[in-house]
Amino acid sequence: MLADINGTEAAARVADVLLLFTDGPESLGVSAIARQLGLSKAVVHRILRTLTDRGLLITDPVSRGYRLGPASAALGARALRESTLRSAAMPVLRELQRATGETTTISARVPDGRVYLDQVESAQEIKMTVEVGRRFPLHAASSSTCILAFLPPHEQEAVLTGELGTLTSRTVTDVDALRARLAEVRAVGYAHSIGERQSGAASVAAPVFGFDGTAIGAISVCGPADRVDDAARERFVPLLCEAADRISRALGWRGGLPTQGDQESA
Amino acid sequence: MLADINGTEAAARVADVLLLFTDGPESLGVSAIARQLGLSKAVVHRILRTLTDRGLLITDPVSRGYRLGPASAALGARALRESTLRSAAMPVLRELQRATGETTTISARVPDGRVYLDQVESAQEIKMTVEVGRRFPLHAASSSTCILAFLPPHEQEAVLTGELGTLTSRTVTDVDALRARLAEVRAVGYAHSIGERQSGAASVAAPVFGFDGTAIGAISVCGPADRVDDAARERFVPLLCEAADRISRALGWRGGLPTQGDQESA
DNA sequence: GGCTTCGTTCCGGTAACCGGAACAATGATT
DNA sequence: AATCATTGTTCCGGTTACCGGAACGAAGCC
Repeated sequence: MLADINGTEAAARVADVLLLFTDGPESLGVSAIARQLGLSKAVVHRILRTLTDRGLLITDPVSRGYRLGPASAALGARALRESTLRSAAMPVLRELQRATGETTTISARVPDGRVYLDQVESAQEIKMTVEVGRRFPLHAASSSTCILAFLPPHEQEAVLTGELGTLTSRTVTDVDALRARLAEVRAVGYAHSIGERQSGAASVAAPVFGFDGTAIGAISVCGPADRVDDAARERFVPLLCEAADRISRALGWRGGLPTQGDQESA
Repeated sequence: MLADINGTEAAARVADVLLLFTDGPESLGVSAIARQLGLSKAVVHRILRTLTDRGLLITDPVSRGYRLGPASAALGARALRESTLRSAAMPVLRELQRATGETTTISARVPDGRVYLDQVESAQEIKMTVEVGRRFPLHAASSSTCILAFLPPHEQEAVLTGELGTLTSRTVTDVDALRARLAEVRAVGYAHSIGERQSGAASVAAPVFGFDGTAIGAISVCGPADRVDDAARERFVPLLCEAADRISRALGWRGGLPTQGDQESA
């Protein structure tokens, strides 16, 4: 009935089942998945069987549930290796880590959120690390707001009118406050946050643009809140913005305006 | 007709399309995929659209095809982080690399082959590196034969009676020769090869067993053939076998026989 | 030991999907 | 430059493969 709107429903279900494993716990059971996706247990069961057969999932004997399998790892290893965003960012992030002394991260926009693609960990004994590969919403934390601020208007609205869940006590859940904040991020070109996603953590982030000028991700410098204070952030911002700019340009971004006159028409 | 034998065909198609990206080139088009999987272009097109919508694939403007997307990277990052095989192997591989001076690798068995999950690169200037995340057949190279040799009989037969493609001029494609070789691998507990998968490369590998005693992967020490010669291999083998053994035990393997009396019944 | 919840299987009705064909657009070939 | 081949995409009707409610045995919880 609401069929071919974008591909096929059957395929969408399969994708959704798989992607559930990037959000939640390591191990999921048939019933839990069926509940979350609003599907019958029978359907979910069949899909899980197929994915297990192909090695994308494995059955976990101890938790009696399903987990990501070797084929998923293979797929992702390949995707990570070929990710132009990650490859362009990593050398820059290493420099940025050395210059700031704090952990640096690269996030990519995905449908309904963003994920950390990788990080360069601080060498200090007390440091912050992030969960690579887990999906986070776009309305909280610096990397997220950075991406959100530079999204095309309709995508931005979709997020703003959606549910603004609370991650910590400092998460901004008021739509108007969030709008004001996004305007500010757009004005200054970077975002900062303290303990919005994770208590005790602070970070500054700047957006990374694809060749067509859309925000495809963000890089951040992050660490314990008592070390990453106002003074530290002030020091980080120029380094951060320059780094983000270099990555964007490495991805073909020309600076600000939508690409045109790109083709060799002369 | 040949329906629910193992899950659903629709889901299988989706998985197959995705997995095609772990074997072949970075970018694939609708027609190429349809040809390889024996599907109509329309079907493939719909699946690709859905997967793109979910971020698992992205359309590549330059190659005018589809590539793995950020959601795949996220999925894989998570899978890699949670891979008990990889986590158990990496510290041991680092030691093994230091002890041997050559690149060490960890492979996992997947349906229809194996993939490199990760590697610890040699510090030497001339070194060998492998393609992490790409699927390779089970009948050639040391890591592959290692896994194959310790597979349950019926799975082994499935591979032996399947197509034994040629990767290099030194690939063993004769079934009887291969059988003899597998017997030898089982006898000594490790495998070695010279230039079977990649010309100029040599390696020794040992199997890793899961908690139930089945071969779930293999580790290897590999390098340029002129450096990894008979003498070097002789030096590597004991280190290699001990390392593999430690990894297997970390995964719950008790040694040789199928687990029984595992439960705390006393 | 009763109760719930789990994963799994069965089966028929149906609607969602498949595939052939047609389309426009791109790039190769002569 | 014109043709040809191949690509990605869309359309639409027939039918097949799938969906889902229900029932099953098993496992854990109280």
